[in-house]
Amino acid sequence: MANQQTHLDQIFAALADPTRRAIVMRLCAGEASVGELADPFDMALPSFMKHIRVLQTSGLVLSEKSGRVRTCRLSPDALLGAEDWFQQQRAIWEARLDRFEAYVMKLKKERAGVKRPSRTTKRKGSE
Amino acid sequence: MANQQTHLDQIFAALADPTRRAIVMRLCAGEASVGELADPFDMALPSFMKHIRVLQTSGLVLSEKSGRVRTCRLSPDALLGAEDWFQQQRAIWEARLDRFEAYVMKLKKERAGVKRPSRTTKRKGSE
DNA sequence: CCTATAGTTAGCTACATGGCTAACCAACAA
DNA sequence: TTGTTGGTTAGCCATGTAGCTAACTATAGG
Repeated sequence: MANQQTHLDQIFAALADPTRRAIVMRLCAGEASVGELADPFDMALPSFMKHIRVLQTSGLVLSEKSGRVRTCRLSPDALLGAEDWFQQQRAIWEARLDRFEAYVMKLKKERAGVKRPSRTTKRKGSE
Repeated sequence: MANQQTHLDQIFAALADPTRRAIVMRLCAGEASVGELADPFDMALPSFMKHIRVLQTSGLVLSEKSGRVRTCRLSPDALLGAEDWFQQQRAIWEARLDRFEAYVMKLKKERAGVKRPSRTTKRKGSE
């Protein structure tokens, strides 16, 4: 058993590889066997299987074997989990932006009250 | 220089490390100097700087030096870019789910209509 | 049974990554 | 000027990762 990685660590690490992202994208369109998945890639099967393994341990992909065929499918929950992280960060970020904008507004008003109003802010087109 | 990595590769790779995610989270709350950022981590500065570097080359973080202080801030665009990827995948996934649901619905209806002598096409040998 | 197919295991190499120390440079501060 | 602070460069080491080949297992088909 390996390292004590957060689930999120594993998911992002899994998605950091273009091959694995391609696999995920492919699986978004529906489940597929290992062979089918491997086909478009110019890579030896064992190498490819490692990627599948990484995706599995990250929780992004599930698979089960019936007969000699292993069928893989996406675990939507894992994807959503990662997406959540972004949305949380964005929420924090945007809250701060709001506060910042409010602050700039306040400055603007104050400055307008003092002397001649110079070109105060160079904002990149919010509002 | 090294490898030809997609921007997305770099972003996900950057976010795969808990230290770097923490930095990003911290920067969501506002810009900070390298020293301030490094403070909560029990890590030598050079090691820490490597993380900053990774974040910078991924485009997630921008920084500029004034005097002897380097101030870092988040580049919201990069974060959004990665978030987009998830949303695209989710869109594809959900479209598929919809089609699947439609298919199930159709099956259901057909099955309900069995008493009527309709010529239902057989699908994949279930029934 | 015999062969082909679909994965799997084992083991190797090359390179990337994450951490360290030591030494260095460039502002400030006294 | 001299010392201190904030960051940077250089170089080392241990571990992890991505790829390969070769050889093996197990099912499907004839």
